[in-house]
Amino acid sequence: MAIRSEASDAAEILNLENFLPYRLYRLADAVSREFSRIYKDSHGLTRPEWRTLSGLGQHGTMTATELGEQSAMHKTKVSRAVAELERRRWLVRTPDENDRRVEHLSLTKAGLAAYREMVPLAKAFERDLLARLSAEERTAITSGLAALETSLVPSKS
Amino acid sequence: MAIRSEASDAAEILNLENFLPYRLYRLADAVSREFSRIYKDSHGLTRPEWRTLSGLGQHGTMTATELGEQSAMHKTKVSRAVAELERRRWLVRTPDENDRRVEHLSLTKAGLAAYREMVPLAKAFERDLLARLSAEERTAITSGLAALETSLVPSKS
DNA sequence: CCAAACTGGTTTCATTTGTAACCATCGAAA
DNA sequence: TTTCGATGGTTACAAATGAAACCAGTTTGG
Repeated sequence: MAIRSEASDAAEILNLENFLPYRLYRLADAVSREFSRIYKDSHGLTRPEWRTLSGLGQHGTMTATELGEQSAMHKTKVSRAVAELERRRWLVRTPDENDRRVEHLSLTKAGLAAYREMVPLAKAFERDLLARLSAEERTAITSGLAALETSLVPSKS
Repeated sequence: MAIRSEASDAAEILNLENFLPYRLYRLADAVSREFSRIYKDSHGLTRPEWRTLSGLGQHGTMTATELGEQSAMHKTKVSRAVAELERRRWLVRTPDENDRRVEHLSLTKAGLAAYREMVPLAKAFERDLLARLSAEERTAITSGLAALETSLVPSKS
């Protein structure tokens, strides 16, 4: 048609609501915000702190570098999260015997207790999230995410 | 087995790499980081600024509140993004006739030009992203995301 | 008409983040 | 061995963010 405002000239328009990066981000943001209540409201943890706790709870002992790789955090985030958890006495550092730059991190009893307390809540959260979907939708999101992950998350490729 | 470290006692462990909120966030983060090159490296825009530009490019004229709803941004983000785009002379505000609290925002020629320049790049980015997947994987991610969205993004329900 | 509650939008302040520079240590090569 | 480049980790600084207070202006109910 001849009469059409500049700003809505078809082919040149990007539909933000359908744009994959935007959809992904908005969804992750919403889910993450909801989920953060589990570690933030109850213990005042930040996301990096939660991930650090979670990584150590899962693996027992890790270095800061390993933590960064496992939980996709920049080393400064790891450094700060570790410092805070240490301040809370939720983790301890033990220097490496051979390489004095490296520290092995592990949870204290208190840290482990907090971890153990949150894990069931986290699992319940995920379960409830998925429970709103049909079986097909669940496999769709799972395999769809996996496909995108292998296609672009460095460590997954 | 009897011999197992406290930290790896099966049922109590959360596997972060498979945890949906984490996977979503990491993926969104990776995609978003990649995509940001399009608006950041070329024009030094922030994400809120890009979204504002995108919203106005798509809809022609909007109020700050509408922008916030459409692009899932807190009103402070919108406010700051609008201020910056105005400073660049990429958008103008026109006061509402009836309600003097409201301003209608629209892109200037310069803003529209920038938008038009970036849209094809954005579309190409998305296309390339999806091109790495098989047809089934594409429908999987698309419908999986849609299912999750309707199940929890407020405006979508 | 007027006060109270509400809404659009901005600002302030504290916290979080990213980048880059940095310190110490390590490993390899000269 | 000494030097130089990588590596583990921390710190300093600037920019981005979120929460809450705020300032119009507007509506609602008495």
